[in-house]
Amino acid sequence: MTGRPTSRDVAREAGVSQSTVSLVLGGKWTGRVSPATAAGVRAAAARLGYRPNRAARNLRLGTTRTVLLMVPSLTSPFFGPVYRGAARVAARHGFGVVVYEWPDLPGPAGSPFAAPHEAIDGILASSMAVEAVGGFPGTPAVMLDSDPDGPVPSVGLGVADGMRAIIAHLAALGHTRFGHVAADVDQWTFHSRADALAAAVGAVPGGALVRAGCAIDVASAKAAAGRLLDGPHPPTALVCDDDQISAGAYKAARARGLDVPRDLSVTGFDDVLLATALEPELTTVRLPAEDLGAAGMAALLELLDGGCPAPRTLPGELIVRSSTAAPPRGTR
Amino acid sequence: MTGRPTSRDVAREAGVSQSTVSLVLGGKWTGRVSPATAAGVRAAAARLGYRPNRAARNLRLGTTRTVLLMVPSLTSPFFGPVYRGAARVAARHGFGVVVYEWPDLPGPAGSPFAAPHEAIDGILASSMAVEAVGGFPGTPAVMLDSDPDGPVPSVGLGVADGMRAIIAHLAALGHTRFGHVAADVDQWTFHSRADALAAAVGAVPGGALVRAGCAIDVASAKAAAGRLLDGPHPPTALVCDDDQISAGAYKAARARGLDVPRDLSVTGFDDVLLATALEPELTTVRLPAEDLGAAGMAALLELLDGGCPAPRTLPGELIVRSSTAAPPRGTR
DNA sequence: CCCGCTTGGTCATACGTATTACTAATCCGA
DNA sequence: TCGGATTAGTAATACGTATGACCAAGCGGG
Repeated sequence: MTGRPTSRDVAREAGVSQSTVSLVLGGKWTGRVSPATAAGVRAAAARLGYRPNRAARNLRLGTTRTVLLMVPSLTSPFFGPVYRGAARVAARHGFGVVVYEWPDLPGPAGSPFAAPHEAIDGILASSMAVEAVGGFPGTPAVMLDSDPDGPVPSVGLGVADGMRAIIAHLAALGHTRFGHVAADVDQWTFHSRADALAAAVGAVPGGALVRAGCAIDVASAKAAAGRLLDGPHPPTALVCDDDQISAGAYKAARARGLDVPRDLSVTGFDDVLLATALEPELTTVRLPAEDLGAAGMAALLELLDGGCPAPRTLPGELIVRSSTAAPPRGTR
Repeated sequence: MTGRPTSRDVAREAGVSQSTVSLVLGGKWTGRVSPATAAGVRAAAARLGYRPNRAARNLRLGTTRTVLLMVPSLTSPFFGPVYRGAARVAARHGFGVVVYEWPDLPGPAGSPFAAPHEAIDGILASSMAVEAVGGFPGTPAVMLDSDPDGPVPSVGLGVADGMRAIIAHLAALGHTRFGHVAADVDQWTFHSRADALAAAVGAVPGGALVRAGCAIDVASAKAAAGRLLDGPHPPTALVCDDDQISAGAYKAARARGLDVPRDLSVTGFDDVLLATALEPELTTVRLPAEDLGAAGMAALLELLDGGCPAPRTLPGELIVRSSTAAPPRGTR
């Protein structure tokens, strides 16, 4: 017995049959096994340090009680909490979570989704295109923060409302000239932000909007914000698609001798750690990342259970900190 | 055939036996199956959208080709890259990675390690105590950034050298009064930093060291740094255990009207995203997180292969940016 | 012409578990 | 006392794969 002990080893140790071991350890022994025998089995299992073979159990049951969480990048501070929320709910139902980072980790076969390494029961895809789940035909899936009108059930985030709240806040302070430092990422959530932003600015009397795109990193954001500030009609408020982009906007402002928020207001999105680490602390929209993961997992588990989860949207919340103020005099 | 197709379905479709399908798709058919038959099998598999059942394969082979990555918290920006490096190397060898966040996600049985959800072949434990792998007796494990003298093979980070480099840099600038804003976390890496720091300061002529502990979050770090700055002999340089802690130190300084780096030098550790998002950009020690994950995975794979991986230590690198300068006049 | 060898493929089995069908023993009411 | 019901447990089997043992042709050399 060099390898790990099996249920048969436990059976021999306890002087019963393998079936009995399985019944006892499976918890379905009520009325089939005497308490004394059950105790004996448990003791034997403990003595041998037995733990059931997952592969065998999965094969037998035809279910892995594992779901795949697909995220664009684990490095982003947004997805840690998403994972945590999802994993917590999953654990409560005896499910495990496997993370799949995409597109940074293409599968071995070239197609990124050719081979998720684990056998999975369902998919939770965060901030991804619907095609992302196309690699798993027939596997139940729930999308997070994606197009709610897509063919796959989803849990949404109130990003449009968040954008509207930002503009309302800035407009109330007196701003009319807005700059959108936009993430050049082809995800629904960013398209949605852009659309809501444009519409909201359109509703502001005398509102004007300029836009510059960038990657989601500080240097790229700094350059994009700089382009807006150096333009012919520089905005008095920079609306950023992401907290990290806001950090770039801060840098662009400082490089031009502009004080935030006295000379320039800046807003973020997400409310990740960075928002309060920056100086001044960032006015941003808090997205409930952990709740998103939890709600998505709950929906997926309901789906796996044969149910039909109701569409949900989790609202964002405008957090006003110190990076926004009235525009400087003489700019309106 | 309501469920997913099996190798037997493919066999029927191709007019061969199940064994043949397995041989062909397993890639070991050279000299056993004619090219024509192999092509037919492949075509049939493609037509049916066949993908082998992982659970069955795992059971049969007795190996899952999956390793468990244990990290304290996925929310920390340090562990995303660690995961990525590990996953990349693993994928190249046909292995998958499952993440287990600890201690935030205790297992169902109360004991955090009672039940990792997947069957695993090995463990990569990052910045954790050796006890962390005790829950998996007999499972090959490699520790990352942990005590190299422990009973488990490990890949180290040159954190002690990093601390020495920081002190050397600050001492060269003229600092003698150092404050250590220390992470109150019982991990080897932080003990190691503290020891190296104390020794290095002891070697500075006239060197003095005060210390304040905090949790790894901005608010707690701000408070701790404040305690040092308000003490009887305020340091001229704050050495922080972590970039995030440095952000707190910045805030404490600003709250007291101190300019970084004119009135106070601040250093970080890790060189995560935050380091360049802050103003001024942070002098810190870059830890090669992605390389760490990659090297750890390589060592683990070697271990799984029956080899005996040589101990390695990846050096940190001092990155001098704008948060350090000579101490203000009159302070020495 | 027969035997050994190669080629191309199939049969049977085992991995470890969960569960259904079955049996042996005990019990209780009439 | 007897027979149905209950209790306590076992035997057998299937999940889907990979692989070692086996086997049927074909073929060429002696």
